[in-house]
Amino acid sequence: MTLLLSQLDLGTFLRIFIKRYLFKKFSFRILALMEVPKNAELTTDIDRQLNFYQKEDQVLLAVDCIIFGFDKTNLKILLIKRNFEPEKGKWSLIGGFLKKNENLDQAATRVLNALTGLSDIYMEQLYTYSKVDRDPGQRTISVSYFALIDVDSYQFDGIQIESARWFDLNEAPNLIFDHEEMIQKAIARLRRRAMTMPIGFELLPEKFTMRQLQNLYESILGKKLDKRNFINKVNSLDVLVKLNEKDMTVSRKGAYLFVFDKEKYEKKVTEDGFSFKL
Amino acid sequence: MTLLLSQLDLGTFLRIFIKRYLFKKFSFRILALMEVPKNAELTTDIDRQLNFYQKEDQVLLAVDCIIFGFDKTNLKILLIKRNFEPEKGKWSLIGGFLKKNENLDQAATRVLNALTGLSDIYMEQLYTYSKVDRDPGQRTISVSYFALIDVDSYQFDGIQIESARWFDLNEAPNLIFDHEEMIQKAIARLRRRAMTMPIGFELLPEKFTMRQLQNLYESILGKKLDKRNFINKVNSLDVLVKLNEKDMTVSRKGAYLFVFDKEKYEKKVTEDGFSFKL
DNA sequence: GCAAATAGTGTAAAATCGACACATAAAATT
DNA sequence: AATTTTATGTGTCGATTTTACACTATTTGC
Repeated sequence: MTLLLSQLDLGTFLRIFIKRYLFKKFSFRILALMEVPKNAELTTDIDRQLNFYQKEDQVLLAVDCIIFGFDKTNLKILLIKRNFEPEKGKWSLIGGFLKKNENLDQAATRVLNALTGLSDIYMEQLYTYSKVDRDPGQRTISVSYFALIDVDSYQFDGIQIESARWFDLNEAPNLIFDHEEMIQKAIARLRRRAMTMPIGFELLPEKFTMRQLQNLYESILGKKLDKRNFINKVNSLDVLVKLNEKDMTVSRKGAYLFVFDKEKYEKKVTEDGFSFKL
Repeated sequence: MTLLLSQLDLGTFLRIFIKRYLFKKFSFRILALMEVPKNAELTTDIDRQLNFYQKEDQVLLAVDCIIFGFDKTNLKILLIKRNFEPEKGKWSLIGGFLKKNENLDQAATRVLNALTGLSDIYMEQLYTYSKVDRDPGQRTISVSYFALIDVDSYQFDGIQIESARWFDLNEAPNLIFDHEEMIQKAIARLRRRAMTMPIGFELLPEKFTMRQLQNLYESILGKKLDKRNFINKVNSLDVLVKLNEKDMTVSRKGAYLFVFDKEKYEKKVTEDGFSFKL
């Protein structure tokens, strides 16, 4: 136990000690404070150099993840029942707060991993929501991310959270805050991306049938597609490999399985300026 | 001068006193500190009730505006020379900090207005930048916005800032922080938007010639377009009105002026599901 | 009145899109 | 063993959209 004595003003104090507080095993308890006029001279020049923006407001920064999944038939979204205030017990997107020593992508990855156990997931930043009263708890700005996972690749053991559930897009419950708005924007982005980038494969198992791929696109776009036109188009892109293997679970005849050839795709992009368009 | 005595740990202390520090006339000087193990119990319940997310880190939130302009020939970007630390004297985007009582759109509008005097400007949120060390001054997260204005509609009186300047896109100076990355992303967004939304007109004066419109699109896309194909396409959209008035400043023959019929456009969108595509 | 400079105009070939129907393979049933 | 069932797999043609391309018209300055 150490006793420190200081004449620094609060701003300076924070800047100097906050890192120790965050990264070391010890924190500090304040034993004595002196209130002084705020416009009093800063005591040190070091102060100026350490902190330029001292008079600005700070806010909490959250990340919220819109997690899309595909169960070989329908596009789904993963929601949780909040087990903390405010709005405890209501359905919500999976979220968390940005920490000092990470960037937003890392925060989103961490939050998703903490709640699903999954890593190496496709994620993309979407939009930042900042309505003054969006969170009744405290002024919070939230950055939304969307994530794509194959529902079947991860079995819910209920280990991570007992209150998480997949919902069909149109039967999702009412959500807290502005989370429904976030989902709408995420769907729009997903639609655009699916047409111009090979991200659909993130939602499918490694091996998939043409029918599954078409179902996926129909779910994403919310409309039926013509089977032959779809297959012709996909084939013309020339980034799938047809396996000598059939999925016999759905039809008597069986359907050939395909895999997405990511290396071939990337080679085409860099060498031929190829761009994925469906 | 008041003397306070407290047993709060640092986290609690911050939450309770930071508002006074920020909003009132007084600040505090710390006279004595005690270092204690970090996992020590919180002292008050009041604490919990005051703030749901009390253990979370707060950050500064900035907005940075990528302001595009068009001088009837070239696409330009507005930059300022910073007159404050850090990086004083270097070129930078126009930016500022989010305040407690406004949302991000309002902050962006305020910042742009403060520095150019312009209001009613097309703005759109782009992306949020959060690298831990992006701003050496302090942990700052920045939300970028892009704005579109007609260079000629606003004469720089040098009133607002003497150090602001329009730069051609490819002759912009080195910028601070991650501002160049922001600009690259903004250009990409502008290209996409220009092809699918009638935002190009924000960059032109109310009356413009076909050639100016084509020059604008060529600047945005960074490539030459075929004159006849361009005009045919624009005409097929049927949202411009040809005036009985010519711009005689460029050619001997003179070129007819056009205006964008916003009402017609919006009517087509809502009534016929029309979508602008160039 | 002639030179200069930019405006303005149409067509044909190529590529892409969208609609559309039937034979096939294998399992399940009889 | 024959039949029924069910989803798979495959190609063409017309419509639409995109691209390439060249000459005349108008007015001012000389």
